[in-house]
Amino acid sequence: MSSASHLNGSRERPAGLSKNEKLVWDALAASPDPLKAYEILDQLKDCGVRAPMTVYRALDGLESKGHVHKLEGLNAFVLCNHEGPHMVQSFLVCESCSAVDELTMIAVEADIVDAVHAANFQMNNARLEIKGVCKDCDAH
Amino acid sequence: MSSASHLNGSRERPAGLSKNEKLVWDALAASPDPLKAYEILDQLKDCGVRAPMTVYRALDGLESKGHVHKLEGLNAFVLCNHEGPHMVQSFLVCESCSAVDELTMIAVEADIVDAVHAANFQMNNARLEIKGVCKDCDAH
DNA sequence: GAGGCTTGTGTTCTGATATAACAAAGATAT
DNA sequence: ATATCTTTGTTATATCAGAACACAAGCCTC
Repeated sequence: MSSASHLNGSRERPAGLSKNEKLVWDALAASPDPLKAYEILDQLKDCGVRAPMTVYRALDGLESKGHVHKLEGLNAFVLCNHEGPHMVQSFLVCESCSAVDELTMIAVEADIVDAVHAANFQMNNARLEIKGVCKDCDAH
Repeated sequence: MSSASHLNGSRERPAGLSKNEKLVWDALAASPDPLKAYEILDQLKDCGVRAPMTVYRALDGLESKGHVHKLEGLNAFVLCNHEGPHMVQSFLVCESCSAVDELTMIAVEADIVDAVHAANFQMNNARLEIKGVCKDCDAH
């Protein structure tokens, strides 16, 4: 019914990415935590990326292809962690160590979709950002 | 099981607010839609509010007292619409008319709390931002 | 292959959002 | 009255995001 796994477990880079999208994807894949746009920019200074625009453009492309999610509450970005498209993206954000897990909650998603539908709302997408303390930090 | 109602139905201003918190609360109460910090600032120019800091401080105070929520996906703020404290704040954001409803989904909240707990995560709070088309806009 | 189209890229500049740091005024308690 | 706490005022700066324009490479069509 629910499962959590660390983002970024070394994964295959998807096909069909442009040069800059590959660079940004690799930067995100190499980080255990979500990265901010300007953090990505810093990391890619070596690769010749100089301007924020370059990073934001690549992030836009990756987001539109479903490979990346933005955590609005952190102004940060993470690789997408699941297979097919979901209506609800759910994230566990640890306020202690900053780690972020993407959580899959099939049953809850269905309930949300139902409740939203009952309110006569045509849902396009949803994002659930959960803040708290992860199990590692909770055990001190 | 679920209910939606327009935010901002003319409501009583809570007690215990500072002067600037009252000003910001009134501005939010007067708006059908969420307001950005700088929009609030513009509205309060007449009242002698000149600096962003003033607005952000008041918003912080109101948030910490539970009277206001921030919609991170919009960088905007709305009055809190429900009674007691909830673990999950849910918002219906219309991408067509920008209206925002705060939705109460007791059953779904309980499921979320359970699923998060099952992942050994100590949850402090959660925010569900649902984007789509509201019933008014859906009917063209 | 000349011209037109699209896509990706590079660069500069500007806009939008948010906070740090310090000063001063007002309230409250002892 | 004076020490302390909260709130407010002000300036300056940090952070996040996108507009606008130019250029180059690939790919059509004719």
